Amino acid sequence: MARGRQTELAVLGALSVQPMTGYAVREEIRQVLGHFWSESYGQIYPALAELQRDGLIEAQQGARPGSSTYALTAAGRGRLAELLRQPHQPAPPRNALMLRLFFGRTLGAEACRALLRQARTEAEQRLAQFQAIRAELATDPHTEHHPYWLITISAGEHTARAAIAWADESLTALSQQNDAQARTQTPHDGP
Amino acid sequence: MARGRQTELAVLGALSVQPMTGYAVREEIRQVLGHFWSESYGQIYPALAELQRDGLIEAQQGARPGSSTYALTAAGRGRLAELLRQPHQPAPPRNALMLRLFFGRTLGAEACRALLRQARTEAEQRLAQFQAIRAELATDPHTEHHPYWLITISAGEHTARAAIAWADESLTALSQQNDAQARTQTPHDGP
DNA sequence: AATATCATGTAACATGTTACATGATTGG
DNA sequence: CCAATCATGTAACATGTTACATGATATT
Repeated sequence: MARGRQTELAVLGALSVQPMTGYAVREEIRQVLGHFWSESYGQIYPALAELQRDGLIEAQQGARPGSSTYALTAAGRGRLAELLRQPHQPAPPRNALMLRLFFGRTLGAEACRALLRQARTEAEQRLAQFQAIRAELATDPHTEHHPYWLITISAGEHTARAAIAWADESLTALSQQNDAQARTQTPHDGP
Repeated sequence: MARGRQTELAVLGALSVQPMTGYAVREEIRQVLGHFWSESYGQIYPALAELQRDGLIEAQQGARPGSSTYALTAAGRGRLAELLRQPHQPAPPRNALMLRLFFGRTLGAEACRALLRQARTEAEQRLAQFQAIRAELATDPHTEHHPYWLITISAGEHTARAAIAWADESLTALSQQNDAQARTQTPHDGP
């Protein structure tokens, strides 16, 4: 329970792709799972120590003195499968952007439009990143994983495209809102 | 800094809609912001105490003895505007579903399909909920907020529709994957 | 030689949930 | 009167990040 089953799952999962050092586990999670998962050193190293104590991973001779490469044991593979099968509860939502837009009346229409433009830009960058990852996959040797990795990449692409469409739609809606207010407040040239 | 600016923002924001008790703040956040924000009592009550100490909210006569209704002070309105303007860093991603699908090779194709079907059902339920909230908004008296609340509702709808499309697409992809494997492994009836 | 990267680990801090204790009021 | 809901608050626990300390190896 300590160190949370989620961290345990992420670390065992990383090691299931190939044996690696703690440092590499962190890099793997940051670069490969980075769009939908994260772990810090403060979680990873204690988790590795505990997993080793429990016989779920074993330290092999590291490439350098003072470093260890960890590999799953048979028990570790079993534990990974068990954790994967357990029901997952989605983390409580914490979307700082939505919180700001929800109180947009206090924030002001112009600031909201700026947030939406920024969100649109970030979504476009995410979309481009996912398409780059998709292209990179062609050169990756772990082909057994590809059908599943493509599913997560596709999720990122769908979400990013939805964010772009939503931002465009909302920017239009806010502009009309603003136009309507402007007409009401300063009726310089009514018909 | 203690109690985090995010909790402070959510509580001040809730009170900006109308004065209410701590209990009601929690209910407001759970029911109205529930799809993109959450706070627990353990956060809300200490935050209220601190906000009152700092003169950002004031306790009014509660509807019952022993209860207080909190309202924003002028300073509180200013602080809310200030917090809303501050840049938001997105919380580190923690998507348990994606983590499981990423290691789908270990989990197995059938279990992945079950996860995708479940995700699809949940996305459909979310979509229906957002549409219900949209309908309810017609009877809500705080019309000044509606343009902004509609933006967050729209975000939920776009995201839910994207999740449904992604799940359908991925279920198809996994079925084909499975068919291909089945043909390779048990070529009973080739042409 | 200096800088960047690889590598390990921890202590201090920050954040957040759950379960419990307590009691008033409302509605059936 | 009894159950549900309203209402406040906290202590124990769980989770998670950051900054630091330390040093090897690789790259320029």
